[in-house]
Amino acid sequence: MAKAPPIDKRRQILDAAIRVFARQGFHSTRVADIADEAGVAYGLVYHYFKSKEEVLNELFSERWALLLAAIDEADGSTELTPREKLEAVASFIVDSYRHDPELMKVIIVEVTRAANSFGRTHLTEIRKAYESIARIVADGQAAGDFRGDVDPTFASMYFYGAIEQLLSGWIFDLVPASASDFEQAKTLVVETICDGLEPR
Amino acid sequence: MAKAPPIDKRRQILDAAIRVFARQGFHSTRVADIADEAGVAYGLVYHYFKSKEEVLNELFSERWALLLAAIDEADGSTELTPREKLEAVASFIVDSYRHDPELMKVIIVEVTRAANSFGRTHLTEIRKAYESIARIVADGQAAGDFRGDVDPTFASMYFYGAIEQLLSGWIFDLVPASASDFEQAKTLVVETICDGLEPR
DNA sequence: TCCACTTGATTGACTGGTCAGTCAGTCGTG
DNA sequence: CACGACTGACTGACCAGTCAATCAAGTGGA
Repeated sequence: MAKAPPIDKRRQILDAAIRVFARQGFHSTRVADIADEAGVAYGLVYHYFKSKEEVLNELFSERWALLLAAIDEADGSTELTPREKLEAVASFIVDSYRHDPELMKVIIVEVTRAANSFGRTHLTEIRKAYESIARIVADGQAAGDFRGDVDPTFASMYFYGAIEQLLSGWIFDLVPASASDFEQAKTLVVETICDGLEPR
Repeated sequence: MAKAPPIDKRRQILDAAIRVFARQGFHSTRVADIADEAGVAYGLVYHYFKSKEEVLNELFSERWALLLAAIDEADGSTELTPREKLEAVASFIVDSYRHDPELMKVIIVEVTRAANSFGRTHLTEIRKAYESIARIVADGQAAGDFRGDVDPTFASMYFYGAIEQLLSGWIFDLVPASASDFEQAKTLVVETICDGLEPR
């Protein structure tokens, strides 16, 4: 049996898929495009994946698991204030984009915001994120750090939606996206959510 | 020449398209599905529309124009406070969903949040909405009603994103959607945005 | 009144192109 | 010689869009 092959073709295919999906969108990329981009034969894609869709699913699940872990870690911390927990979540998401904008673009555009097609498949995983964020808010309310008259589920949709929209703005060049914009966004999102738009 | 035909088949096709797109998503509806749902021959769709895509474009543009008008009307008012202007916009969007959830679902899922495919085509129109909202915020800042250290563009993405996410929650049954939820959401969104999550 | 003709609405069978997925086979290595 | 990695030509299904034909309603000439 081979030891690890010198280059992991499976990984190579996944990475190529990120680039191609980001460039053309899932629906208008042919499996041949992925294979070409990966420098690999058409058939090999089907050696490693059951279908084109499975490639996307894999990309999503890999990354979303990290997000869920990050949220739960923040939530579980005993040292962070609720506000700091939200900051940690916002930071993680923004850093994810910063680190691999193409992957985040694919995840947001093709899965998270495509709840009609692939989102359907992943609704449970997506919902988990909302629920964990809601838990952070609920804890904050119980501790008196957050006002109690806002439904935590509502707040969590609201929080996640705002961040995702911000990423969308970067993705589609609606809004400038420099290193400092990223850093600013992290604090600004949480600040706006906690303090509101009106002066205190 | 005929006066108005007793039933407007073009409208009938558009309405059928709303239902079918909402049910199956744009990509997996066949033109035949639209024709069947409308009770009309396949070819007639092409008599009234250049392509399947044009049907969707028409649906989007019709409704988005109303949204833009509503935002601009709120913005132009001299009697409303900035906060009330945002309330008017939030109300309009929520009421749109309330009035025709299927259409709003199509618009959000297939256009607004699909900036990779059809969103591209409508990016200019979409951007206009963000800009008008940003203007409301900027005015509010100039008048001292809103804090000045939040970029209006940022605030507008944030505001619109939060609302859209809320609609998405309704659309995909992530969150209960009763009449009272709608009414509550209108004020809650604006309240949260202006006052923040933390107690004042 | 009747018919010939025009014009747009309407029909649905058909075609041409596109791909996802298959598979029979080659290659490299233990 | 076994077995997984790898190749890429091929096929079967699917479907957007076309088009030739039919229908229905007006128009005007005799």
